[in-house]
Amino acid sequence: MPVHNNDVAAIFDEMADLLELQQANPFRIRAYRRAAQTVRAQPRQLRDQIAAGRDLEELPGIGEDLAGKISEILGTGKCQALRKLQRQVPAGLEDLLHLPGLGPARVRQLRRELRITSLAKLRSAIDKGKLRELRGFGPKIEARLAAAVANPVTGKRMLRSTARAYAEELAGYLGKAPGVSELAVAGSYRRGRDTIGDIDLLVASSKPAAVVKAFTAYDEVREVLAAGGTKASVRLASGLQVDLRIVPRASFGAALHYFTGSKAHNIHLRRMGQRKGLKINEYGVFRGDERVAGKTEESVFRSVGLPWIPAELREDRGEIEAARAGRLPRLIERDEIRGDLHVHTAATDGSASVSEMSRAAHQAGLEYVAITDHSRYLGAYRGLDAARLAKQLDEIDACNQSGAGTKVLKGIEVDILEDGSLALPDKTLAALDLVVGAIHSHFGLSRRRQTTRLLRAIEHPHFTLLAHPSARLIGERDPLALDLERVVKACADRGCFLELNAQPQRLDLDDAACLLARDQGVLVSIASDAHRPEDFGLLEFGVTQARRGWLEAANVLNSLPLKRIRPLLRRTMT
DNA sequence: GCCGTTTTCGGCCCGACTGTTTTCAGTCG
Repeated sequence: MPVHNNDVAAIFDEMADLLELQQANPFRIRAYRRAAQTVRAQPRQLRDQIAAGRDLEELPGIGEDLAGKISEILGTGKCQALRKLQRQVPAGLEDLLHLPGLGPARVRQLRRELRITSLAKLRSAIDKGKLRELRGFGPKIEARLAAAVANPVTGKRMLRSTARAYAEELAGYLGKAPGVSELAVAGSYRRGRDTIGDIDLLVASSKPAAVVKAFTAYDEVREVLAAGGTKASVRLASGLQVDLRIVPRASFGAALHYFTGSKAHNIHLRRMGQRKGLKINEYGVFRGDERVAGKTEESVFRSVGLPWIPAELREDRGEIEAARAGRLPRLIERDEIRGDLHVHTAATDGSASVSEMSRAAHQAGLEYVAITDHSRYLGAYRGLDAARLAKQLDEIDACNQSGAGTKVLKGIEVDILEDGSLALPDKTLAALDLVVGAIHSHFGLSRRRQTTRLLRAIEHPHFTLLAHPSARLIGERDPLALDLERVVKACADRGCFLELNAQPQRLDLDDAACLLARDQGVLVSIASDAHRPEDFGLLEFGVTQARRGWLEAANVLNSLPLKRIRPLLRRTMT
């Protein structure tokens, strides 16, 4: 069983937890957390990077010691240092650390004074009323822990698209609160992450207390978690947590930067500031007592000698170094998308006709659109066989001749069967402008077999483009076990393309995979996978994901005009 | 444990809120 980056990161996170319980040097603990973050954010598997001659010590936050531990973990799947820590700390203590309101200090106190080393023992101590005897523990903490123990963690993440509706409504409401001059949704939402843990709202107002009052009085608030003079947290009826922060107008840029994060990016920037004798916090950039920047985000970046960095890049994945070197990408924007290469109609599981989708694409500002209904293999979708496909091609010809709407290309979303063959005959596929291949079955194959399956599909002479490559459904289905690097390499060798499916639950390729495609020179098709006319609006989510993957227009297949894309799609290679 | 335009030691991001206590430690982001 190969060791993945996530496994390495999980080990470092656990070591950080255990070190915390041991009251180890806080900076050492932070080093493990930071390393976990770095490893998790790697676009390529570390074992492949090592095989390619990469020195792990080049990674931020990885030095001699941690590089050694990574090698050990990749080689053996285990880490001696972790085992040693596990022997020193009772199993179960870690679970306590993850309860709300319990940090290392209180967990240590529970163990020392009540010999509590597990959730079960904590529950029993609460039942016996022992907790309130402890110094520092009162009825509120007791109640909170009782609730958490009875009702284990609900820390479910929400799709960004879902969170958007809540965020926009709340922002509209708060915009009318007293003294509000500026308002923004910050946090991972602004960075465009595909899932959101909570929403961070930032407001500039001259009357902060009134804004907090309006916020906690919002209709959908189920529970007020905290409310002070300049910040508050609530849980909405939907379960979504929203954190609000209010700052003076002159601090809005600094606060927006601060609350957009990511944490790793912020720390990196603050350290740069420190070296220049500057203190950067949410109120501004300070030299001694003098505020030298902070009204806008640009001014904050400028104070450390950097250009403004787009929020989607702020993950400390090299964006600060790129900015310093003047090599930030000019990220793809929605209005640079010229077409859409993955669209369905009512012939299979869509809701509209070819001409209706063509008109909707026109409305969405697209120059061309490819109709790519399902192939016959999927009974559930009433997939097309050769005869029904031929009929659809006539419909497309008629639509194009009518001159209304957007130019329509002839395509298919053909199933890649278990053995890597395609679900329609070569002769049928040869008549099309493009062949989009996709996996809709046998998700559980081993990494080796799944990779072989895809490599074989890509070898097919008519194969153009691989749709939603990992087949993940966020929160429902894990990504395929897959050697994505080999798949990307095969696409590069064969002149094929990869899709970034913009459906909010897919967003597949993910950001790290976009980087991989870019580095191998494989163009990415940002596709709506529209099933209804209004679905072209989803392209925006795909563009955001692509921006997180550092993609420029030059890396995006469907930023090309029709004239230039046509010859790229038509594959005559054998 | 990492790191260096204060470079091999001595730093390491920083502020708000809570609960409890009575001046602040702990937690959180």
